[in-house]
Amino acid sequence: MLKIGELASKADVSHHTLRFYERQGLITPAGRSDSGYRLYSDLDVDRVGFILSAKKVGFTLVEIQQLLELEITKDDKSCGDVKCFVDKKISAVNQRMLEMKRIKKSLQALSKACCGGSVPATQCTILETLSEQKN
Amino acid sequence: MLKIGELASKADVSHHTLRFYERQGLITPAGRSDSGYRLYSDLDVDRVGFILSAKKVGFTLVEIQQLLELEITKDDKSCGDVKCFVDKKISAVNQRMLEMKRIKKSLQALSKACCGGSVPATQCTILETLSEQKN
DNA sequence: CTTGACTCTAGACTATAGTCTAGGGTTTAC
DNA sequence: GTAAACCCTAGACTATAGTCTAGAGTCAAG
Repeated sequence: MLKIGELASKADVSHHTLRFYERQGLITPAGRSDSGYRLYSDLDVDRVGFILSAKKVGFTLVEIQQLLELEITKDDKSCGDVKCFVDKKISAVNQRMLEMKRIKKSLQALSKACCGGSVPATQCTILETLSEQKN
Repeated sequence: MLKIGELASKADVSHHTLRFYERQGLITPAGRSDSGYRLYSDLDVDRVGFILSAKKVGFTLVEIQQLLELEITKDDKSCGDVKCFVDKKISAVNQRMLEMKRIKKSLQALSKACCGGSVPATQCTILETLSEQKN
């Protein structure tokens, strides 16, 4: 069992952030010590890692909480709801990946145009490389 | 030339946001009418579109401003700086794409585990599907 | 020639995601 | 047995990215 400072350094966040995530319902310590210290399991390290990954790709804390809360209960009723929610998230992720590819392409074109050689750069800005790509 | 409301509806943002982006140095109207109305060119529609795309994939407004400001000036001195900055952004994008792939995989596994059939779902949460993937 | 839709500036307000401090208790190492 | 390092709660503060309002001018249609 880890104390908050140990989890913080393992997961590379501040203890402030961990307590903040707890208030937001994203993590709950597995237990408390006699003196009231939060105690976390190793699983919580993964959980925090997931939160950070999901944040980096643009999910809000509320969405991340919903993802983490997802659990397939045994009755079929909830199953449809969960699948629906997850599938929406998958298409959101697909959408974001497409935009990322476009931006990456533009950046690569910009990088190449910049120092590709001694040819005078006719495409000078990211917007110009973006509009080039349409043709 | 478009007035702010026209650009707003074309680009699907509020006129508040456009003026806010202007204060942040992200867009500048091509000109002003006699009465002081902002006038935008068609290029500004693309510019706003770029801002929104870049935001969606996790760039901050400050970073987006830097991307938009990038311009390969004719002297070679600036060229190295630009390339360096752009290449850093490319690797940031690559990093984000990797995390997105991981998350997408987990979501897909979750979706499949959920309603894949009549098999009782043993993998129930996104965290469990994530840790499954490590093996 | 006025009414309604639009625009202007300046500044207050909001949501999200932290970050920090005060004032106190606990643990560990010397 | 006492510092140093850690933890607790509660609440104030910050940065980012808008969003809205007030009070005033502009424009187009009837």
